[in-house]
Amino acid sequence: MNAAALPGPRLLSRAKLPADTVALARFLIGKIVVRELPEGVVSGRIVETEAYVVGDAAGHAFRGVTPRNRSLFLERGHAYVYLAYGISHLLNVSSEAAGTGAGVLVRALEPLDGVPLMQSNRGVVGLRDLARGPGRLAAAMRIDRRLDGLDLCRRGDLWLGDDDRQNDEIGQSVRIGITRDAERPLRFFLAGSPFVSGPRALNRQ
DNA sequence: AGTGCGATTGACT
DNA sequence: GTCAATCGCACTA
Repeated sequence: MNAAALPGPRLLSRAKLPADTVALARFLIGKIVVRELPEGVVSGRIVETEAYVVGDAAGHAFRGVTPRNRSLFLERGHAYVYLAYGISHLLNVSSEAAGTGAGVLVRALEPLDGVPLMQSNRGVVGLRDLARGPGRLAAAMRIDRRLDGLDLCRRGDLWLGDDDRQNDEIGQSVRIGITRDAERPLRFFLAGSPFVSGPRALNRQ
């Protein structure tokens, strides 16, 4: 009831993050995204991710470093935020070693703390749709390019947390909304979670 | 300097 | 199910 009285999530240390992009995408399921806003803290449990691996034609790092994608080349655990379709911001977690361009797209959250604040960020929306989809997630948490390059392994405006909750089964499917390398099963999701985006056919086991 | 295009969403038939 | 919105940026020249 009183969220402020409960112990918040622990900061996820960089040492715990798998260096491998696919392993990181799997690992991040069940972890927590914490957003600190002037009005309060907003957080949610990650229920859906996609890996954009080294040499991936669908990945933004495919053609090397550019002003937009440079955060993908930071050491694992940094934010890569970009604007898609001129409409939606998308949050990624950089992966691999510094200098290697790869990352994990965070596609959906199960809202935890600050639900009213998320609703005010998006316009009032039901709990299930608050952060179901990468653009909605960023809007709910008020994430934009100003957070690009941020270290998610330090407490601050945006960081990754863990509360040791045990994961249910993790499902796997092809990635959503891409045209190149579209057959690779690099999307991961918490099986059975109503907060996962994507067509039902992809969310079956 | 000009052009084309999305790792999406919400509105609409 | 289809489709337009909207803009930063990568690409070409």
